[in-house]
Amino acid sequence: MNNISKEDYLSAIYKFRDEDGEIKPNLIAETLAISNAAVTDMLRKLSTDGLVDYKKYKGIKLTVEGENYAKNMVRRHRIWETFLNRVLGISWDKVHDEAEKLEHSSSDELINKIEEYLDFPESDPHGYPIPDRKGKLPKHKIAVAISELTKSDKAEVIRVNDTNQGLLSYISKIGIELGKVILIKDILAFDGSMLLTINNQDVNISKAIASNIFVEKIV
Amino acid sequence: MNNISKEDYLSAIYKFRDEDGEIKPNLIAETLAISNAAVTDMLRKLSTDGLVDYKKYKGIKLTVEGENYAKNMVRRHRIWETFLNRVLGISWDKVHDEAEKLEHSSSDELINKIEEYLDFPESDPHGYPIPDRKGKLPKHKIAVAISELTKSDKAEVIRVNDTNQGLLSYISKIGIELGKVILIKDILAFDGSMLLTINNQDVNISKAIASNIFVEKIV
DNA sequence: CTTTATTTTTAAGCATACCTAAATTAGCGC
DNA sequence: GCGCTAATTTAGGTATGCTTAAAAATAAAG
Repeated sequence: MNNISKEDYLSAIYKFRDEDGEIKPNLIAETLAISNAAVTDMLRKLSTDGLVDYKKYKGIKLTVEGENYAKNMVRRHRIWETFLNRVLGISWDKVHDEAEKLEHSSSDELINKIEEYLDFPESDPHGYPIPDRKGKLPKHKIAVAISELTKSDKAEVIRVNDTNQGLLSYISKIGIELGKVILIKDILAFDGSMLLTINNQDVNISKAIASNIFVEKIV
Repeated sequence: MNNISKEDYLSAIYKFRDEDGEIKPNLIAETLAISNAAVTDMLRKLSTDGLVDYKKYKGIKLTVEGENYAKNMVRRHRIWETFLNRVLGISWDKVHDEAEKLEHSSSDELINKIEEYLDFPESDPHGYPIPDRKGKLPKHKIAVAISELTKSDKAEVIRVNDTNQGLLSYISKIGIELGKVILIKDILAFDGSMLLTINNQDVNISKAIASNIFVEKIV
């Protein structure tokens, strides 16, 4: 049985559901770049499979089984990303796309072997936590977007949004990587763009970029 | 575009064609465990794609493009097998199935990176040669099946048929691996089964098994 | 609270990759 | 070369996962 599509739906739901764990078909359709009608179709199937709670025109939620499945996909994805980056030296802006394909083609045993080889990593190259074999997520630091900071704040980069390759390669280019310390020198009221110091150099980033880089404030 | 099926057809044709490079639909169907009708269907598509030369009721051949594609699939497969075995320590009877899935989900760039990491291996864990980036196969020893040997022959194991997991794990169990030297002590006329010495121990193998283990005679 | 806009679902249809059953062609013994 | 058997192709059909267009339900605006 080929589950690639189903796995993509579950991952999308898991990733983009709100605080109550709910998501609207529309958002799934956008995320997967398919029609709303296709989403309705698949939701009925996933519901029959017991992976989502679905009632017409009502909010969509993962069942416990669905959430476990999705979390396992996230685990596979992040372990592959970590492997590709650490072992093969593939840059953090390229690992996402490769992992996206590999995650559908690997047995749990294989993922476990890779995890072991990597000595049980707790986060992927973008700073996202990796669920363990039982689905438990490691405790991780509380992340704040740079855009939430104020003038003179000092902070350490701990996570970067991994969904946009262009963003990632741009971020690398200006010298930002996990663990780096930044200082907010100024915020432009006009458009919210920010002037930071990093590596003793001043760089200017737009608000949109600032809201995709997450940090931990240093007191 | 999803090419998994097409890739499986090309690999099967490449692997099981005869000395003239030809293969019959029937054999493809058996190999892929599907109906003859499905094969006819797909052959027409592969022909339109310019990957096989196909005319109704005539022999089937890969085109140059089809052969290159197939050889690249073999390359992916064998590099993955080598990686799984050497790096992750997965036994040779399990690498085939994992590689079968991974080979459809990896870019050429990824395969090249793995190849580099493995320092350009020339053969996979079962002794099959790995095509290089240009499709060139490394020169390898001339392999003879054990079943072709005669009494008192001495030989080194250099290749083992990798398509049957049960066979591989059985072979391991009796102590056979690549590089091991065997001695033919006796051949039973009744059923062609053979008595070998390996690791200073005598083992008896059926003719069927003997014909799936390939060696190089030691003079 | 009613009208309008948006979201979601239904309906009908398409491509892929398979299936079974029937028809056709090829290959072989004699 | 004839007849039988096996291989191959055609015909018709199925499940999956999409599509667009229309209908139905919900959400938003005044």
